Amino acid sequence: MLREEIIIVLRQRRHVLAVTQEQVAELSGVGLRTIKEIESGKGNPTFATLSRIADILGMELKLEVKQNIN
Amino acid sequence: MLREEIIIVLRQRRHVLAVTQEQVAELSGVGLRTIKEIESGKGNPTFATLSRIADILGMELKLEVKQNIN
DNA sequence: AGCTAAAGTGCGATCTAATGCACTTTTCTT
DNA sequence: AAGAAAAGTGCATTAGATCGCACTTTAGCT
Repeated sequence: MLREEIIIVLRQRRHVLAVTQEQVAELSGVGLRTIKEIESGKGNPTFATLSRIADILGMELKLEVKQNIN
Repeated sequence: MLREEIIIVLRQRRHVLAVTQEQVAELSGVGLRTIKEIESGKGNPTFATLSRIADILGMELKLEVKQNIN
């Protein structure tokens, strides 16, 4: 997934769970400013940061071999 | 996947492809020092860095909803 | 065992992610 | 339309990611 896709997925998931950026910040321990930057496409988050956010959204980061679908 | 798992997967994949850290560095454009730090468990790479490495290893980062397998 | 390639590390420089604060803009809800 | 809640942003600071260089350690090979 490209960075843009990650962002979209993050935001979608957050909306599904009906939580605000502020709540994500509080629950994940990541600064609100950082959440905002990531979701507005300005960030290049570290693995740790992304991981903490994914976590409280009930998601996870995976590293997989690319599937060659024609 | 936890950070440790990511590291293991990265290294395994690199071995399967039979490339050195140095080659990964050259091919991905990420500094050799950074590759070394990540693989030796000392790094907290950014999404961009991880992505570039994954890319040249024919892999990709994914963000998915956690599956609750008992 | 000896040699060589590959991997790990201490040090130091530079760049940028993470963060808070205050403010603006956008998106809702009524 | 008005008000409130949520999201976005400029600015400044701090912590840490990236990186090169030189050196050490480990792993593989003959």
